[in-house]
Amino acid sequence: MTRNTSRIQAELKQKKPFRSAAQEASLALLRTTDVLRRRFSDVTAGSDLTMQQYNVLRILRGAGPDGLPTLEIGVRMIEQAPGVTRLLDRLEAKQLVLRVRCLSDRRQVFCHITDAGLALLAALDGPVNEADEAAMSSLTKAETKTLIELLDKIRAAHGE
Amino acid sequence: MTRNTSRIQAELKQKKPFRSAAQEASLALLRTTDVLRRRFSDVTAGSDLTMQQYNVLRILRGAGPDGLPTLEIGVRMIEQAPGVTRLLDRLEAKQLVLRVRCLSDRRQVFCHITDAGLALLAALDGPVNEADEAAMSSLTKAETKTLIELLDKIRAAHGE
DNA sequence: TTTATTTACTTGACTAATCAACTATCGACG
DNA sequence: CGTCGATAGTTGATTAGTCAAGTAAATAAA
Repeated sequence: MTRNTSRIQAELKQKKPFRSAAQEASLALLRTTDVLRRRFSDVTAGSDLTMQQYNVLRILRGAGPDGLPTLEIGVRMIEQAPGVTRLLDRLEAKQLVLRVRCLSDRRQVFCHITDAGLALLAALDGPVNEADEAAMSSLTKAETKTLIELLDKIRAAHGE
Repeated sequence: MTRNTSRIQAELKQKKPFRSAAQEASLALLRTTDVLRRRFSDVTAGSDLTMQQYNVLRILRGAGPDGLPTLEIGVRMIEQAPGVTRLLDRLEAKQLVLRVRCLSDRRQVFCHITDAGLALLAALDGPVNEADEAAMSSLTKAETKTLIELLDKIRAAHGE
């Protein structure tokens, strides 16, 4: 009834079976995401952006003209990055974002996306959408929904 | 019938709903793996190893006393890393691996895990196992199986 | 038997991530 | 008001990852 050799086992050329389904699932998760990460990176790299830089620009576009304080960007990122400041340094150097110190609370620095940043994002919207669709193209709509639910359940158990 | 606000949307404080289920699934995958990666990293960091370094040691332990040529390690890694050489440099500096040039084909360098490496892995086996189990603790056995199948399906569509 | 071609790494230059320590500002309390 | 603690962000030092070019050995071709 149970499979004797798993797909990921073959991929990684492992001789021994997994100790547990949990282990296999963990590895499958890391491995699958790595594959997709490379696909997504290829798309953003076409515009000389890392995935993280692209993510920051998306967040700032979503935030609208008011912008967001530096650390608030950090908590909204898909993949948490401790070096938000330096990420923004690079985006500012490319003139894709603008930073303004907040007057009412001079500790905060509000970050805004520039028109050049918006233009860059606009050019990437199509390809990124296609990459998202391509990533899940082998799953039915119901399967995609199931996947989302399972992943939500995992994150819920890990605090947020 | 459909949810109006998704879990991940709330996590990332997004106002707009996702364009598609595929987009939501892609983000959930990246986000969930990021959460788990940090958990796993904490475990290996306790022994001053990055996840990748730990992965290399695991591969070499699995390969047995014959060891493996450098680039073969690369293809077996969960997360592909172009800098296998440098990764091995660091592990060799820590005396956790040993490299020997192959006599029959002098281009190849065979890598072996040392006794110190094996001891380090042995100490990590328990905690790593626990982390794997903890990662999937919120899923039933059937759900874990389903997750593995869905992820396998995704990778299959992307050429392994 | 030279001469490509391919394979298996290695190296150098550069970019990015990480951690800890530091500065500046705000809010609350005595 | 002064200062204590918390918050917001930056900076420096170190480590790690990435990409392109280079070397050396094996294999195939002329």
